[in-house]
Amino acid sequence: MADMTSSSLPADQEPTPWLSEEELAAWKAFVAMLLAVPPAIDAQLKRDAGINLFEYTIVAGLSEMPDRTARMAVLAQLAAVSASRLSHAVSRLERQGWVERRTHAAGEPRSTEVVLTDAGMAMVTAAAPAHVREARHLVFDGLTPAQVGQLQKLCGQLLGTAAPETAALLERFR
Amino acid sequence: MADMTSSSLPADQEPTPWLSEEELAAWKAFVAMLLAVPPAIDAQLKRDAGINLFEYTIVAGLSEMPDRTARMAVLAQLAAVSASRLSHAVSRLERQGWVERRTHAAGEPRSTEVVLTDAGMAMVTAAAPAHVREARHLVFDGLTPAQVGQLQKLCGQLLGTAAPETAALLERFR
DNA sequence: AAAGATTGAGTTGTCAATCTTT
DNA sequence: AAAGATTGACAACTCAATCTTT
Repeated sequence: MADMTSSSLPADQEPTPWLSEEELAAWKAFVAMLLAVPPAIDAQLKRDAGINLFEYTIVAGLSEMPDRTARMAVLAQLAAVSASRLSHAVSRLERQGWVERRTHAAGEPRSTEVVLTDAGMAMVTAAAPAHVREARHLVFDGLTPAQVGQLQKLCGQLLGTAAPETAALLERFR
Repeated sequence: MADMTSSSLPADQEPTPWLSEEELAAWKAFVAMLLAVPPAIDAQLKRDAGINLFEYTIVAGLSEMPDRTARMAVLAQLAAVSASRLSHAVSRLERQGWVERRTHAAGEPRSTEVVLTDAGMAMVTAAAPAHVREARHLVFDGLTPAQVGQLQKLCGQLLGTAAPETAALLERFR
């Protein structure tokens, strides 16, 4: 793997700190997990509810908000995605009649608000049980309670670097 | 979130076992991490080396193989992806001159073998340092050695469900 | 017919440019 | 000009259908 263990003095700006054997093994497992798990979750949701994990996260997030409403920026932080990716996804959900955009909403003139429709609420409610079953199957059935705690802590820390605002949000509403 | 905590007796086939509070918190953090981290890794690799994480995994995997060669099926298991996704990616890498396909190879007549070219080897070698730095930044800098162990174990178990062959492969070559 | 792999069409994501409001 | 959000072009992924070899 262009040997990520030994240090053969690369002609680099920083003398790169290579990965230890433990770190390399963890990295390989982590990357494989990143490649394998999302498609598995997506496949279940797509099959059973016609949406992907990201879209589910949006509507599920909205379902927990006061008035089932949130600003685009808040949703983007909740899901830890770019504004662009969110905008495209919301357009899709809007086409299905599951959410509605409200521009120039009172109080926050510059922003766009997104509202979960009744149809959208019905969709999440219907989708939730099978989604939870998949979450159990893919993750929780194989973990001890202690490992569940480790998982949360680890993911929280990774988010602290990759998406600090999201990490803070999750921390706050826990 | 279509309340994933309480059980309001859904009219479902199985009486769905809902998530506990701890599980729900872990799930939210996990999903946010799945949405946030891959784009961060992809962005670095794309910027610095012109490939994404999946493609990097392929060429890095090949660089560790005898003769820098592996069958499509083996690569698909290593990276935990579908044959289709792999085939498309290999086509892209082939267009760049980083790998070559060898059909009807000796010994394994039915399969296709993929070989990492010298240019491909040079590309991984050049890309590795910055990639390792990103791995450190996004993951290892924030974790204790014990947490690194937890991460490996956890990912291994998730792979055991989502991609059993991959889990076995990683276990074997550890 | 089964295993190994590829293809093409449709969908989703990314990146950079743009638009609007303050 | 900065914040909030959208757009369009391009790249990557998914799913189902297909092809080839045994």
